[in-house]
Amino acid sequence: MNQSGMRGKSRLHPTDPPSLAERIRLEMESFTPSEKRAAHLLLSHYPFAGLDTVAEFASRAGISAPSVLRFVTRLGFGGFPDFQKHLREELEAQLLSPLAKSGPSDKGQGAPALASFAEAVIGNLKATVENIAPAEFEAVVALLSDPRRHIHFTGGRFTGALARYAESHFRIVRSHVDFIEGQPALWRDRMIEISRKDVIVAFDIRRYQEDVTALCEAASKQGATVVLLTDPWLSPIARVARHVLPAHIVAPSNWDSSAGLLLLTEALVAAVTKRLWETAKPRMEAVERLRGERS
Amino acid sequence: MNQSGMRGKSRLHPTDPPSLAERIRLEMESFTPSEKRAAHLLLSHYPFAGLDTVAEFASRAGISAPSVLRFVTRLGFGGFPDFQKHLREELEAQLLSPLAKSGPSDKGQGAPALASFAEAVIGNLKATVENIAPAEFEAVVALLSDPRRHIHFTGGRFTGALARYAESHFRIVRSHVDFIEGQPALWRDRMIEISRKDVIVAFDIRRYQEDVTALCEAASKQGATVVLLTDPWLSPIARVARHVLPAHIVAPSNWDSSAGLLLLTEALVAAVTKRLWETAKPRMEAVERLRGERS
DNA sequence: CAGGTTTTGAAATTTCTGATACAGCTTTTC
DNA sequence: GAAAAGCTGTATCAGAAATTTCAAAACCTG
Repeated sequence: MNQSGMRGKSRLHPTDPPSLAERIRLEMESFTPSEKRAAHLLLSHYPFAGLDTVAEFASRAGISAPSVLRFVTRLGFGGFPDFQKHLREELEAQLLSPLAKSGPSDKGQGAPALASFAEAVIGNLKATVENIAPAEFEAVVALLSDPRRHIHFTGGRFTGALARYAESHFRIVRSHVDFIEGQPALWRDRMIEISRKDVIVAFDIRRYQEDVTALCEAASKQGATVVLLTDPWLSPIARVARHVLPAHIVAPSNWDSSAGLLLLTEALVAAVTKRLWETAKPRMEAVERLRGERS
Repeated sequence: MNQSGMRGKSRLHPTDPPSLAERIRLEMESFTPSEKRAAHLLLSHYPFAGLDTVAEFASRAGISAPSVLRFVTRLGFGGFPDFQKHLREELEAQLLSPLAKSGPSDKGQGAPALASFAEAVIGNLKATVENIAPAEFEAVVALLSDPRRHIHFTGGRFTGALARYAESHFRIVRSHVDFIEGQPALWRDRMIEISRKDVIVAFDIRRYQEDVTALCEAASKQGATVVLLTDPWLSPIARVARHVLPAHIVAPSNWDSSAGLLLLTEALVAAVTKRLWETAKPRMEAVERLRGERS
């Protein structure tokens, strides 16, 4: 009857994913008539039917509330809330399983892998563009085009490279541009120079990095304006950020894709370069000249 | 910014499918501090965090129950159950459609700069994928998946950031991975360690940088295998490269776009991670663990 | 077809959740 | 720097939800 051992939430072994639906299907035979009605309702709208109230569920299944309770008890749950919690967790685990799979199932052929990956990335880019508030983008462009402001770029473990990419471009387009390492030890003393005139452009996506957040919070406290490029779930930096540009990052990979962030970065570079063209042009030419001389 | 008219549940215009998450993101600015905490919790575990009880939600967000209630009221819901019902319906609708992406929100207007730039970038990605020989891609994946080889990433002024991006991922997936600065002074002495077992992955596009070329030529002379990610006009490094992956880079900007290179990089990371999964997984988990301990 | 067993639902009960009033605190404004 | 406005948490309450009780109904079984 009751296998009292599986109470609570703590069943997240990756080796233990027999969906509840599957179990119900197997045990279907042994159910009483009204239990079968409950089971069928649940399976036909799995798992959402189970997320309603007992009364609602009972009514939709055409049975009484106690029958529903007996049904979930029979499945081994301590009660209806316990049952719902299980459904939610199962749904969540299934919906956003970043790793947990990728077994040696299908051997990847090169071209399809690349093509499908590209397709996903392109989807991300489209979604990213559609979800950016034009005013927000424009505001950031204006901010970064203000020659009186100092611009600092920073980022996390992976996104730091994007910050560097941005910095290496903006450094040529305009002055007062630099890159700040994420580690607190490396910026603690530079923080005294950060003031109301400064702009921090932070890159931070999933597995948000605490040191980057700390940097932005410190800078914000000093009155600096924070611009954040992040994922749709928003880094905690968003709390102190004046402008937020979210990019979609989910790709068929064990890693997130930063292509959307790069797109935004390059679009910002292009827009700011255009806006500051009068001053940017001679700077770019100067850089070009210096390159030539060096070699 | 009053949305006084949208009380209650009846906002289901078919032309109006902006996920609640989207709306929260837009209104984030106008939230009070504790509302922001609620918003962040919800977005970071969207939408599951909202399916719990008020008390649970409040506790997880670090705020009080009434603040949570005020939050959902502010979003225009009649109460917490109403709010949950909306989340469930949204989730169900989203889950039932295979991939509810590319929302036909509003196209055309918006930031024309951003949109047209994105269009160009997307075009680049498609062209890039089409012009990559599958065998070439596969060969590179195989090369980078060979645990006996040492992998060195390098790049130029701008593309160096991409090389770093690649390095920071591969470093986790496998061992014997590093980054080499482009300046000759910085690699001259390291060159003695480069041998037949080594792989150099170089990023180099237009305005090809001589020091990177020099590095690759030196490495090649020592017997190392050179992989090149470049533009369609091929960096001079191509002469010594064993494998070449060209990406389209032209964008409506004064600068070239590196999105194609990033796409290839991420696709390589994904493919190699998959191929080395047995050894990569424990490495990724170890990194994850270390991150957790640090904080 | 009676006796016993199982299944079921109405109603009573209990538990817990969502909602509200109010007071303390913080921030803003003049 | 004081007053006002806004935010937030504690305490409390009302009500709904889950659960239990219990007797009627259905179903076997011999």
